[in-house]
Amino acid sequence: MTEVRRAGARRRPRQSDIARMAGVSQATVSLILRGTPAGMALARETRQRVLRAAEELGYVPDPVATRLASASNAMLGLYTFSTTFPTDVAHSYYPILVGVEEEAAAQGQDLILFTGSARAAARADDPAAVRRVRAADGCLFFGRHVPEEPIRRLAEDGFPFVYIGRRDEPGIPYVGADYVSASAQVVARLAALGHRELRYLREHDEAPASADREEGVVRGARASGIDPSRLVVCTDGSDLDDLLRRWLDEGVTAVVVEQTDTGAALDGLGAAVDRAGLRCPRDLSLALLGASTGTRGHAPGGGAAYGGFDVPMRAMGRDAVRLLLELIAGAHGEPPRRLLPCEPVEGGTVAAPRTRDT
Amino acid sequence: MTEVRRAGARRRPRQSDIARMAGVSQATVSLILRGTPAGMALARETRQRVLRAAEELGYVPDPVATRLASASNAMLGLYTFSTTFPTDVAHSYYPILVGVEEEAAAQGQDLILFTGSARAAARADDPAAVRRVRAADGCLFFGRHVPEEPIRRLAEDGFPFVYIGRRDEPGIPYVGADYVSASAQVVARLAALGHRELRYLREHDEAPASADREEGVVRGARASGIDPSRLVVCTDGSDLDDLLRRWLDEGVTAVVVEQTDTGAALDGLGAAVDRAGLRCPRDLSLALLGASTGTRGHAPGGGAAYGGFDVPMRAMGRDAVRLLLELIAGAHGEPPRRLLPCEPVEGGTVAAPRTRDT
DNA sequence: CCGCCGTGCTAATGCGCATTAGTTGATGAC
DNA sequence: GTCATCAACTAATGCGCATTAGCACGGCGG
Repeated sequence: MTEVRRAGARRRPRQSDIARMAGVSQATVSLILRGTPAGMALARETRQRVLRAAEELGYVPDPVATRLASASNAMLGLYTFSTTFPTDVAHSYYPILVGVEEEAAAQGQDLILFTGSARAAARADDPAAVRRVRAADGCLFFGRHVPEEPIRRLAEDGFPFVYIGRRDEPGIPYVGADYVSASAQVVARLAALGHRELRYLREHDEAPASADREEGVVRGARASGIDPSRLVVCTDGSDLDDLLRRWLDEGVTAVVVEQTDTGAALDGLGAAVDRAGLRCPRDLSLALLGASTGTRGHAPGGGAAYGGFDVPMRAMGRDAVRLLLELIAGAHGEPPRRLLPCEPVEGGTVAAPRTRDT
Repeated sequence: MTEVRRAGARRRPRQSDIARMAGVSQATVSLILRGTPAGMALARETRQRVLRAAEELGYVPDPVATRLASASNAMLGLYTFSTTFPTDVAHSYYPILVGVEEEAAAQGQDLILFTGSARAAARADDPAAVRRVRAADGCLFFGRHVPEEPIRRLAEDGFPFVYIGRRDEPGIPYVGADYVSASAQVVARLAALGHRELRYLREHDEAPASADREEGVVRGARASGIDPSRLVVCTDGSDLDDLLRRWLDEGVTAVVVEQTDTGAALDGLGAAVDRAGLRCPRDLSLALLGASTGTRGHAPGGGAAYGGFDVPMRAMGRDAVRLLLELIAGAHGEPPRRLLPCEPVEGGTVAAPRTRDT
């Protein structure tokens, strides 16, 4: 077919168009527009001709071509393992996105959300698809679980990325939260209030975030002279009624729950508490390890806000962007790793235990 | 010792590597991997050699190069006029992002958030920067105000885009909400409850979204036999105390407020109502034109949820993505435009007016 | 024995830009 | 008058892939 463009539809201008218009070569245009030393050294008159032509044509560089020609394109990637922003998870991760977006925007960077790729990869069980992130200058990762192989390869190739959340694997740059200290502190507070028999409810699921909380809880218990032997309990979120009843029989006065992206443990326990007709903190103190500010967070049997600590997700997002930009800029040396402190939260679900006898 | 850095740091494989390994040309590799008719027609044995080599090398196509060569890379852009996701606005636009993200992910598309560009453009007052969106296959726009020029140019160039929100300019594809009908309905409901003297408080700021609400309110008033002459009032969010007092003197029993991204009118009025010690709906009915489900929405003097209607932001986001994909696929003809209905919301701030004498 | 038509593949080119190795003409040093 | 120097540019190449024109070869009809 004889391809005829619509009458007024000028093709988008390229450097060669500018070059022709200004009577120079495409290379010259590139040099001048990029403002390289070489470009600045050119004759003032030439530069102005080129700049004027560019202006007149409404030239804007093609970010894709720019990137291919191995420069940066001012785009950062955000890739998540586990479906990213689906409704039910939305609230728990949203602050990260906000932080990332905020800092990225402040730094003039655009953001590529690799959610389409991520979902496709998850469906097809194709871990290699992660490599699509190369479209960006660098990438942020998050999610409880990571397919190690493809990430390691990215690292080997020298592709800049930062993980949001602590990682065990050596050599991976990350920005995490100090769950260990924060969790220990929560337990210490409970102990100080007089709780001697308590439990930590976590999900079965293995992830550094869970492991850290557990370590912190155990450490906090030990420090307060509490026997950690029956402390840690795993759940998949079901059958919590029995568990709860048993705990009460054992004299448990406080339960510490981990907050995850699914919120299975928390939701399950909350429902069980409701069904048992208990009220917090009257009948039971409840502390949450990791609720994020302003999201969810209203406890069963009353609706008070959970006590525990907040994860500085937003700050993590911001820091991660900064680190990533440093990496992209070529800051070498040790892979940067950072742990942010978590803010303790005084919540209405935590109080001194009732005296055993009315 | 002078070790060799990263001995295993193979360069990321390209098609030419596969080609060498399989003893064919790069072109052949491309044909086969893309699964084109031509590729499928090749000798079965050759195909398998190539596929095996690709597998073995862990090949993944470079999206940037793909895009440069073929003008399609499964990425949609999202560009906003007015700072996008800044904290205070975050909640009011978040549902759009969710909807867009949701549908994009479902369609296997990645998302480029042009927030860095947008902010830079706003700061430098450089409307041409919008063109950066060309990095994507197509783009979604939203925001109350639009710089017309650059958008028109994109349209002229045949770049596919969809606006989220109704637009007056002809030829611009959009997905909007039917504010006119919804607003009229809100007024009709108030009238049916017995309100005869009411006001519509809008922001001074001109935008189709505001104009539509106003039109609906006026239309609704007329239909209910209410004189619209003193109905519409503009505000910049300040000095509302006087205004409120005057209204009460005039016998106003209900106020309708528009919801915008800044929320200036609503916040101002809410504060004034609080300061006047009024309670809704006891002393005054308050309807909100356009609160989004689950965000903000707790009225002054009591904390009931606002009555009014909801903007189906999420659905708009989803629809916009679908439309955009159709455009990209080359569906021609009339520029697609769609108006979604808004869901009426029964809120605690709307009730029948108190009898004048008690 | 020639032309013709597949089959199976490759060479060549372009996408839009960045970058490097020059080329050219003018100037100054000796 | 010769050569090094420098200013001001340009030619050429590559980034990794998609795409098209076309080549080599073999079989088949006439």
